[in-house]
Amino acid sequence: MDFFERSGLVAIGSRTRLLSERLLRDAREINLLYGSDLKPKWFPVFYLLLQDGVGVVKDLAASTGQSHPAVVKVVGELVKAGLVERKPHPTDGRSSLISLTAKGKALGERTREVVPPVEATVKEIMGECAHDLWQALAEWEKALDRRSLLKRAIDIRKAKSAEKLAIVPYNYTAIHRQAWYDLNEAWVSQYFVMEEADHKSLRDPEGYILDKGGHILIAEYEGQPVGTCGLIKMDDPLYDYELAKMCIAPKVHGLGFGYLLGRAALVLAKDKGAKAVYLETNHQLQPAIALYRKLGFVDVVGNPSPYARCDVKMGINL
Amino acid sequence: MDFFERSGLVAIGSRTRLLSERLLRDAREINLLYGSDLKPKWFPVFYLLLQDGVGVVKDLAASTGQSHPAVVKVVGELVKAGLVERKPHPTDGRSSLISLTAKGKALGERTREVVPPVEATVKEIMGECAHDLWQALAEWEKALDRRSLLKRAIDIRKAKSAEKLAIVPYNYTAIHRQAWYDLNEAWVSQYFVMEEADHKSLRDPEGYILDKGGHILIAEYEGQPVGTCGLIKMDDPLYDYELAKMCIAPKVHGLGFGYLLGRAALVLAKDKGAKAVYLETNHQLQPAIALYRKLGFVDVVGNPSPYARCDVKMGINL
DNA sequence: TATATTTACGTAACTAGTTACGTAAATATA
DNA sequence: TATATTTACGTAACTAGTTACGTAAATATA
Repeated sequence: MDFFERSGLVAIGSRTRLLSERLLRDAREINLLYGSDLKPKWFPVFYLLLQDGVGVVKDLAASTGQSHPAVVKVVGELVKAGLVERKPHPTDGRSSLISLTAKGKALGERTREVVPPVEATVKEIMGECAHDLWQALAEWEKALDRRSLLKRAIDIRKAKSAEKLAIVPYNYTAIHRQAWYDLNEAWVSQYFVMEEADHKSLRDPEGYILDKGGHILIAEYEGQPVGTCGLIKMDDPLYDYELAKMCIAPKVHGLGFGYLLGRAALVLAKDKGAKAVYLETNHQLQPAIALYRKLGFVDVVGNPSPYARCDVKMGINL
Repeated sequence: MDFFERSGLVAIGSRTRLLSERLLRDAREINLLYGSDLKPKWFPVFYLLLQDGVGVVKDLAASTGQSHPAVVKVVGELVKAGLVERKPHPTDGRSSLISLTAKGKALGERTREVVPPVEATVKEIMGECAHDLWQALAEWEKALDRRSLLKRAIDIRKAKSAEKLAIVPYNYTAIHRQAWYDLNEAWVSQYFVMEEADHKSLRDPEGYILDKGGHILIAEYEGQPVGTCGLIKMDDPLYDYELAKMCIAPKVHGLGFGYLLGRAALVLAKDKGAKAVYLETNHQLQPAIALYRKLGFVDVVGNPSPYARCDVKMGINL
């Protein structure tokens, strides 16, 4: 069993599983030792019924932390063993009231006698250990309740990736010009048909955005352009810039770059003295709309758009 | 998930299992997040092969702590996925040499990249916990290696039962006379046919043992006689007493009472000035012979026995 | 109040492990 | 050296859980 020492913490799931196999295997033998043929997997449901008298599947599942089909199976086995019975629920036709039979209660009394010596056995082992497994398990459960392992892994991946992200102003090189066209063309084509206005602005970012007092930011990941965001100067009493052509390459989706890029654009707009920023999008692009909301944009009534696809208008006061 | 708080330590196996389910479920998602379709259950075997280059089923099972069929299954799946190949073992026709294919090594490189961020995720959680789950798991493994949960439970049960055991001298009451007959008669009948000598001594313990300078001990459990042991005075230059009629009721077998009763008899013999004790038994009674050895008896060449069934003779110097 | 949505739970199919058992090769022993 | 025992590993059957999905009852909503 040298694997765990060699692999380190990444194998904590496997190590936990392995110990549980070992414990549950012996648990069965210990029950038999005390003349109880209660299976360890029955214990949680059985014990709750013994204490509370009656229960329904949903509550038993919630209390034991198991899925409801797991409880359904256990209850079925307990019924078959004559230890438990189902009665109609008085007010809810979907549920049954589950309770111990006389035979179940008798086994319950014997089970109560088994508990103290088994507890003593566990305590003996805990006495030989400097680290408290029971407390550690409880703490991990709470930590995972707060934020799951997956959610934490995603956030750590985002943070690590963000370290390799640089958001830089458009630098008038062929690389940035090409990136501006390619990234936006790929994005628009994925959801819509390229319109004439798209082609024009994508081929000439200088003429359409920068020379008219606008700005462009390029997101670079490990030196490669992976995202674009334009701020088009608006001639409007309410808004200074329109946020446009914001896109992130699919291969770096899910790393939070869209938020970082959008935030950088708003910071830039504020630096340039802007009081409010406007944008237009389409109701079908829910992830994009969610991102805009996260950035602080709210729905507004806007001008008629030159793009047929724009039916959602949003604004933000800086 | 209030069950564990309510049940206490007896449910440590279930609690460990539940956490492992939770961890392994997310582990799969995290691998996919990093573009690795390695299943968590593949990880131990895969990682060992990545590190060591080559392995055989037996060693992989020993290193991971799993059963060999579990490893056989994983290797089969890895072969099917094109990540691993089997080659004939050069010296042992029963084994195959298992190693990564080119595809497996490529995935191995990606796996090496996944390890640090996953480790960082686990460390983040550990940072929120006062008790170290990883160390606790390692300590439990070692504690169970020293003595399994079952072995410990058995010993604790023995110790608890011994508290309710009293070993007392034969008190000439009808209860002890009846117990002497019933317990020995049941024991002899289980293995042999009652001989004439049995009937005589069992009906008259006073005449056959006590009045001739011998002694009888009765083991009482919760006030009920459950075991007997006789010390018959011998007229022999080598031995002072013969240990005989030692039996324990089947319902209290496995509690270590035989050892306690035998030890008490030897202490009594020594108190009475004995230098050596002799006994006769049958080679088929292996558990009894093991007990006598544990008490310190060794095989000796003895006298021809009046009992046909006695073909093993043992002695002990006090 | 009719209709849509949610909830409770049962079943099927799957997953990741186990124990039990068989077979052939390797090793120990008479 | 022939025979018995042990070892390595493959397969079958089982265990304790899961997710996915369907149905009927309960609840919310137009």
